[in-house]
Amino acid sequence: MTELSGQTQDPLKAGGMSRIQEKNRSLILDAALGEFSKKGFSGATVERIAADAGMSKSNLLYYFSSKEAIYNATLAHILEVWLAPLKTLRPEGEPASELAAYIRQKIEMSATFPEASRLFANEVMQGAPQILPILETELKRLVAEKSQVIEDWIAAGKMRRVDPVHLIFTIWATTQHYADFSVQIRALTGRDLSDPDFFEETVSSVTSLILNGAGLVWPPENGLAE
Amino acid sequence: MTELSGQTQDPLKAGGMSRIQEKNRSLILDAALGEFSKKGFSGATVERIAADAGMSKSNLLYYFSSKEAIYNATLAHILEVWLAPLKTLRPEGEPASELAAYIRQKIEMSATFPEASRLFANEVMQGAPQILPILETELKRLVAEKSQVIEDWIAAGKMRRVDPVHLIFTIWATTQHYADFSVQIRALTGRDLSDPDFFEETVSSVTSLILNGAGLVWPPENGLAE
DNA sequence: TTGCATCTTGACCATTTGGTCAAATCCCTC
DNA sequence: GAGGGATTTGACCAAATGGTCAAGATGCAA
Repeated sequence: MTELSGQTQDPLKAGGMSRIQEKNRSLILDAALGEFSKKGFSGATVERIAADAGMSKSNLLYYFSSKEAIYNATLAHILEVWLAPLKTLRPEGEPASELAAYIRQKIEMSATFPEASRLFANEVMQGAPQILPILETELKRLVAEKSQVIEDWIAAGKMRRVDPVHLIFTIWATTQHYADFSVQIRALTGRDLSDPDFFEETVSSVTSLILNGAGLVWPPENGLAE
Repeated sequence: MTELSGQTQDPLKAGGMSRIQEKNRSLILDAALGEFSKKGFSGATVERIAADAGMSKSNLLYYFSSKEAIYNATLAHILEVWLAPLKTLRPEGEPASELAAYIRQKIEMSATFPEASRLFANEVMQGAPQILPILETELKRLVAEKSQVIEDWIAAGKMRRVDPVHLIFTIWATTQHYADFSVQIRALTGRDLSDPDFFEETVSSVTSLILNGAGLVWPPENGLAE
């Protein structure tokens, strides 16, 4: 296992790709996400990924030079999407609506891409062998930036004094929990985020807990104030 | 992989065990926890567990009949400890202090047994192949019982109306997050729960967010009331 | 000390699995 | 439609790994 941050693992990813290449790489990445998220890196087999993608193992290895390369590509493929919601926190917005929107987005991600969440969780739990450099640079920068936004809201008296980093961790933890532990949640409640009612119930419960926890008014009063 | 709920995987676990058996089984379980939590079921190797436990692979397989048996024993060994804190929620207590104590206990567990947390998370994320029956019976019963406790507090006007199950999920998610994602947390903050200051900071942040989120007064006012 | 059960191990085996390679086959350009 | 590169695959290989087994070492009771 080596790094993934820098250039592309396998060449010709970005630039010129024949239709067939494009299609096959995409099929492989989809299959790989399923496999890796279900079995973890070690538990996944190249053979099964290839079968899921509808091709021979040899052919898969024509597109990606090794199992690790597939894994890294899958991770990279997800990562941006997975971290995107945090970027949408707007300093000009009101904390309540901004945080509520962020939480909803995160839960939507958990509902729509639970495999991505599990893959990410798996990677981090194993010590983040591939993405540690990214966590330490890009993500750290992003968290610092958004912490400052929250800090400013606090300084402006718009919300209770809470540690911004722990607030972010709490949001990550709760929202991702519904994807990562969906089996447990289904065992306990009989439902999960794929059920629209349960989805809304979850958004509502988590949002109200965290926003009220941060000293914000939620749900917003009838609205016509100010 | 078969079930684990019922009897002991390997015989002679409970009753008569020679000193040497007792010692070796314990060494094995310790080593297994380390390995399984670090690499997952598939990634762990019997050879390495044996080495960590200071014995030959053959000898390990004299004590546990298979890799799966070690895994199940490890899981069983942890499970009770891991779920114990929830049992301590006392209906007679005040919601604020009861929940605060529960949260602290859970974070203490995350600090003291992070491997257990990760092993559990791993198992559940892979679909809980071994412990699903336990989740569906024992844990479900326990959660229902404690949800009722919270429900009663709400009915008694002692706390805001929140969905008890989601409240429990939120507590699990946040507290376990600090163990399962400790690498990410270290990457972002430079610290983790093994740092006493960070530990207290975490307890304080999480408790205050969740308790205030539940409409409770936290930290408690000077105290001498009522 | 002796005899027996417990304990321990190295040698060995079958299977799984990541990866290579040379031989096809497909697809596109000229 | 011929030539050549891109694509695809089965055969094959070496390493890793879970598990077996027979033989030897060790501990313990009488």
